[in-house]
Amino acid sequence: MDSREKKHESQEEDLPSQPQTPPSRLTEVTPSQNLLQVHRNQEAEAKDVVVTPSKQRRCSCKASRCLKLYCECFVAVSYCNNGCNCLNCHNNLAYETTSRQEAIKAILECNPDAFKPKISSSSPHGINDFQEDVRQRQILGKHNRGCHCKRSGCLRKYCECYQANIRCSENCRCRDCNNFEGISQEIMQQTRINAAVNMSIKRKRKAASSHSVAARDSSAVPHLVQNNHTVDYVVRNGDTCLLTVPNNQAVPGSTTSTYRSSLSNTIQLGHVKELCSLLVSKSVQVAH
DNA sequence: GAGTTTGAAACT
DNA sequence: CAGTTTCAAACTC
Ligand SMILES: [Zn+2]
Ligand SMILES: [Zn+2]
Ligand SMILES: [Zn+2]
Ligand SMILES: [Zn+2]
Ligand SMILES: [Zn+2]
Ligand SMILES: [Zn+2]
Repeated sequence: MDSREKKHESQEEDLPSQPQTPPSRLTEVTPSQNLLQVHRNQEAEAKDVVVTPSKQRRCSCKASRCLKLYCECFVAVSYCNNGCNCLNCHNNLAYETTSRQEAIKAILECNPDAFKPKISSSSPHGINDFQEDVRQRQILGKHNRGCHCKRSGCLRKYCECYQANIRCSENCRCRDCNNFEGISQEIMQQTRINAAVNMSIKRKRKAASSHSVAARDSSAVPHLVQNNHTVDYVVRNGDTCLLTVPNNQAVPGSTTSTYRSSLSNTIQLGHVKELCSLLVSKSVQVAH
């Protein structure tokens, strides 16, 4: 049991306010002298010292050293930051020359597109009024590599398409996909569908485990809407909604805490009926 | 917070 | 390419 690397939470080494802070873009830092084999991140603050100025990533890697594509920060080509909870992180300036660059190089060798964004916004050709209008509705774009979901129905954040708030495309090879075009993706609808999916999954799992091996493969996830048909599942009054909502959509009344707060958002039967009819009418329109 | 589920990434 | 393992996030309780 070598005391090789543990996390030193107690020791907090405040960055001694680097005297050199080039106001320019990337900060070129001299080979850091502090060879402290830190395992907690205390690199760049929220200041402008990060590699990629985009939004702050938050990883919690434990075994990858934040040097594989598992790491959200690394895959975004940005250093880990104070918000990360990673362990034994090498995705920072201190390891830039020692291991980070090599890792990047190796990965690029296998897949030159590894660090390219996986979501391409849908405006390849000159977008004009039409497409632009559609685009304003957000939600369009393609997952370049597609998802391969099997049990999530592509309606949970396990699915990268759903997570990115886009519909599945032909690049995807998902099974029992419910993240298809034809339904307006307003929050309420997605929310409602999610509730149904969640409960459906729950029930099927319970039944499957409690009984036997049967009822496993075929359909843990129901097909929710068939073009101009009604919905074939039931949301009872009082059923709880788990409110999984794709990114960049605001959830009214949901806080970032735990989903316990979301649990209070119960679906009311009246609303459901309303939404169902709305849903059907819209799907008919689109089916045209 | 601990434990489970999920699918991308990595590996064979 | 397919099957398996590893991994970290999403999710559940
Ligand atoms: Zn990481
Ligand atoms: Zn990180
Ligand atoms: Zn890290
Ligand atoms: Zn999917
Ligand atoms: Zn997909
Ligand atoms: Zn799908």
